Amino acid sequence: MARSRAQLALSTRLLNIGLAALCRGGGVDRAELILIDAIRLGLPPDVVTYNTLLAAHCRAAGLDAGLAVVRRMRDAGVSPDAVTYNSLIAGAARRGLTVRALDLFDEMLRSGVAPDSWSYNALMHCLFRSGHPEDAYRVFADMTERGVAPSATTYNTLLDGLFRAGHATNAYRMFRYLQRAGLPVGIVTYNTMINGLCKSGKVGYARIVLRELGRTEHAPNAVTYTTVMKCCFRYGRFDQGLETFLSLLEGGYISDAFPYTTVISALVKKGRMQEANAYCELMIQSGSRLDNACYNTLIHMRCQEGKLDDAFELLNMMEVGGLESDEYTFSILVNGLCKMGQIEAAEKQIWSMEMMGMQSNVVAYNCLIDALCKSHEVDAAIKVLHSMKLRDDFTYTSLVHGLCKVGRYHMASKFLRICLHEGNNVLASAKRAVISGLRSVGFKNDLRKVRSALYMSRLLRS
DNA sequence: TTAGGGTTAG
Repeated sequence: MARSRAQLALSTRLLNIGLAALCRGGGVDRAELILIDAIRLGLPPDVVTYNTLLAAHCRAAGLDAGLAVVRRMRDAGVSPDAVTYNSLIAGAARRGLTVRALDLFDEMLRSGVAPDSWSYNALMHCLFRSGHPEDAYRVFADMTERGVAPSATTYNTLLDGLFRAGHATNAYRMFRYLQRAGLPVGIVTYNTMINGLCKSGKVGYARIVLRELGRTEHAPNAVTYTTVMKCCFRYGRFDQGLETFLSLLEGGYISDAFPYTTVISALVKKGRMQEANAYCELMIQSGSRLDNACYNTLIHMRCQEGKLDDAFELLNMMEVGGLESDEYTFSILVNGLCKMGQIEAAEKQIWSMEMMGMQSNVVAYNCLIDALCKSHEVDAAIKVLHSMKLRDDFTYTSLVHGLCKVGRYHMASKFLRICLHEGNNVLASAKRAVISGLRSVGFKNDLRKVRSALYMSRLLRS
């Protein structure tokens, strides 16, 4: 008996609910098989069906997998809607593909699909995270001009973006404005504020906001506590940080690997390897999905223990599990190899990183420079420095210290001046080493030049 | 569908 249109629509709705549940549980392949069966039974998939699959594919395999779903939906005569584009833009954002996110937004406008607040939020988020705050502000302006109402997410994204762009004070003012104007301020807003204030060094303000949160109806969650914990570790309140972690653990509030990775890396930094290992076990037992950050934390721990074979075994496990090593992985391995005196192997890691087309990884290079300097191979270190696309304070601190240690004060003063000229800086101890070295050998001309460069850089910074 | 975790210098 033929089914009525209403019956078909109902069946499609049920199908969509089932597919969404499967996709949530990570069963995209199973969802695809069910869709094939449904089509065979004469059940027509609609835009929601495809959007559900698209979001899951995008999350699991990336943007191109999402675009493949768009082609399939077009072939089936189903037109993409705003949700389709929003998922694609979010998929591009997740993998840092800013230009593609912008292209998708343009395509959306060209095809006559009106962007909603989610489209704007996703695009703003992407632009802030990739370091383009000015473009993100323009997107916000465009959104208001087109009469799309900002949502709570919009404000939270703006606050986070202001912090990322280094405008902590403006973020704080905006937060107060949102409160005064009765605009949505929720737990995500509080967490964004506490995190941003901590990271920008405004711990006092972070404390004020945290206390305020305690007086609201919003319950602090695991994100709040992980943020506070990290802040404690950052500012030397180790025991308080550990206590925060233990209260999360004992209360059964941990639902993912974030608190574990935070506490493990703090313990490793302190050299408390036994406890770090114990929490690693707990993290693995908890059944939380282990992502790059987890593996990197574990690899770093093994490196610090001097167990390089175990570290590479973990790298292998990570890759077999479908994860790709990232810039952190490489820096950790290069550092581990250097610290074990295997400089040649470290150089090989850097080459393979370059071969992979990974963007210039300053930290990995810095580790190599530091190791070369510590083994008195300063000329090799200088060569590495020249091959770097980007240099920072760490680069120059290591080199300047290294040059001073071998008594090459003229060269050290030259690199110190280059560093200041580039807008970088070195640790005070490195400056002292150069000045006292130049004094000891009587290089008055260099001493004068360094002092004037230091004076100029202080002026420019203030 | 916005918030939290992972690497380097003294």
